Amino acid sequence: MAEAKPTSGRVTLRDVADVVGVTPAAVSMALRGSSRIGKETTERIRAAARELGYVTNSAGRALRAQRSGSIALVVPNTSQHVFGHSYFMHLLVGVSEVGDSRGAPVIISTSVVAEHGINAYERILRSQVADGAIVASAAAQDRDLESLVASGLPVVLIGRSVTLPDAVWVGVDDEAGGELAARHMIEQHGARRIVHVSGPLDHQSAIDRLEGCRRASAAAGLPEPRVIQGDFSEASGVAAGRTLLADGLDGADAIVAANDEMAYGLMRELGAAGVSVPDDLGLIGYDDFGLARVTTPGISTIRVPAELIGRRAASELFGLLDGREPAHRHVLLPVELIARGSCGCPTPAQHD
Amino acid sequence: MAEAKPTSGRVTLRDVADVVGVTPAAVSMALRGSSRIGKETTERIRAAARELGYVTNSAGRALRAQRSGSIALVVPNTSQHVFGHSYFMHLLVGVSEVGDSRGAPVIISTSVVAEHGINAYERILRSQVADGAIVASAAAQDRDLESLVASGLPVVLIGRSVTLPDAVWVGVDDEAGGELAARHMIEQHGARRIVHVSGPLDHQSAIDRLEGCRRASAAAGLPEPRVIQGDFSEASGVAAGRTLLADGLDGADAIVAANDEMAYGLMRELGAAGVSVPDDLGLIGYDDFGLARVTTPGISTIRVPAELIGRRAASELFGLLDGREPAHRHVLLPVELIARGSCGCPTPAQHD
DNA sequence: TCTCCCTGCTTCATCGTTGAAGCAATCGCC
DNA sequence: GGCGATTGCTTCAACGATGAAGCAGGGAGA
Repeated sequence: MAEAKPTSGRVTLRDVADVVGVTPAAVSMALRGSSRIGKETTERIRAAARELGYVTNSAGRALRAQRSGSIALVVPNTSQHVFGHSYFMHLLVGVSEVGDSRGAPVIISTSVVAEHGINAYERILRSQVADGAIVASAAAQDRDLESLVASGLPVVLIGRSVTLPDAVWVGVDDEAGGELAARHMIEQHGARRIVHVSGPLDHQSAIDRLEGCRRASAAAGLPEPRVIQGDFSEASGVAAGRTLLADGLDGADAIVAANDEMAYGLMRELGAAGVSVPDDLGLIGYDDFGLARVTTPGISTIRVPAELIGRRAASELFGLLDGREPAHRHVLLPVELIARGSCGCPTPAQHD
Repeated sequence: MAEAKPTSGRVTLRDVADVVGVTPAAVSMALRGSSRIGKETTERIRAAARELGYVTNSAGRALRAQRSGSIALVVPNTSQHVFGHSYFMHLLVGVSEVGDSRGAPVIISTSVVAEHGINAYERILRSQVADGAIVASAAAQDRDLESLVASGLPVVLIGRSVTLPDAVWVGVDDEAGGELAARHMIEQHGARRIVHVSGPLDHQSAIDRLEGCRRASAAAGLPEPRVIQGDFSEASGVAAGRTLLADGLDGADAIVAANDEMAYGLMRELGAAGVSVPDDLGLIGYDDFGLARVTTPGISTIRVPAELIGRRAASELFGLLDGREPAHRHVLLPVELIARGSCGCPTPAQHD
């Protein structure tokens, strides 16, 4: 059949209306299935709309409805080295899955440039480009974020926030994760002297993972773990390895790294110096976004369900947009230990 | 100073106008820097706008201007196993970098659901959610894509398209890449019997990489390489390895895999069977999106500049949107060989 | 002194969509 | 057969922004 689709030139309600011989309002109502439009007319309108390739103009609808129907995923690019690509990717997959299911376009914003005294977070919401935002901010303290949350606009934060108790956030139980990691090294592998290579300590995840690690040590009656601060990058893992080698291991028998990238850097650096993981030193990482599975040995790690976080955050956001006050403003998802070779556990089957 | 920012409730031109005592039109003109508005009035308007936290409503502007100012990055989710996460991620980074620099929000669309006879690609453009789209479609033949390109809407394709000669696309020279990979194995490592583990052969990249591999073999006077078809997934690499082991290597001395994930699957499967890479068999992959660097041995590979592709595609798209006909509708970016351990080359320094 | 032009704003119209209210014609009911 | 209710559409207005055109008042030039 001849689909007389106009190859260019927008098709509006008016065009469809003219073809059918009714008014734009009638077309609008018919397409939304109003009972006030006759059955036969509705059919003719639907047919004409299909024929012409009519698609609702989002600007017109947004203007009228006072909502765009989109949501934004905001990742300040200042934190690109902190939020690894894979984390963001998993998050995005989760968010866009929920967005798609609701027919809501997902807008990615990495720009953080403030303009006329308004930061990028607020700009995107106030301009109504998006109705709500999911913000993955790295810093535990972020002035812009504070003002955004204070403004009352619909925002869901990724990651636990101590400084913004009123904010809705979805995170992972990093204290439990840190504790789980350290306890595994202590209980399963008899570690007595733990070194913790932390993330940047102005980052809540880094703080919590360290805290968990401390708690496990204390619970086992061990001394405070030695802490070497990194920044979540592989390079900082390498640097930590170098520091460790320079200072001497001093009886250390296990390393708990605050993420896998640093663990990987450590492993390479130690390996190059002839210190074998796990034979000479057990190692456990954190995240399991892909890297940990493919190294040799595989890096034992605490799995962060990033895609689930994304899905959950998006759900919470839609809840806010629908006017439902969330039952719990704070969601802490559980983590899971994935044992691979680096801690000393036997290498598991391949499909891990 | 008291920033009397209204915490909720939209601020419109009218609100600013009322404060200053002028009309909305005057405010609009002043903010855009029109010379028709007095200097002193302009100042007062700007001050008031800042004070009130005014941000242009994107729906209003889009409706008036007949353009949303956004661009879309479309990735059919049917192809998620084909387009690995990392590829998409690099693409996105490149696209959003250019988008940000132009102040254009980037919309991610993974939904491909057709509705009322209109596919998701066209829907997003015709609805004016985005002014143009960058489409990363997997299949060499995609009916929806054909109709989209035929519609003349501003679209840039990722990857060479043979079937759509009129489309604007940005890709990588995969034939050259495939040839480069095979030639390296032949010339540097004396390979005489090459096995090519291809991608899905309804995918242009897969076709081209295979073709390049064939060309190098022919040029060296070698017989046609044996081809085992995979689907770009690690699992299909494992399967290919299994096939190879079951059939017997039959004198094969090098494997050219069409991507790194399959190469990794192969390497693991062969390794588990006691066949060492590179000692028993040289291996080279393709992509270098992250995986190849961290395995042991590292996978030698053909680097695809995905971020650059994203940047370039976005630039081309903005060119189309600005009405500039592109100087060259087809962009083929060069690839680069990255030698690591898997082909038999000495392991390079760590920072590769 | 009259006209023309500039300056600096206002008024107007429009982009596309959609709820509300309006208004004929038809129907059901007593 | 008359009256209210229902059906099926129309007209109207508004969402917010912004070019175009309009229109006062003042200054310059002839």
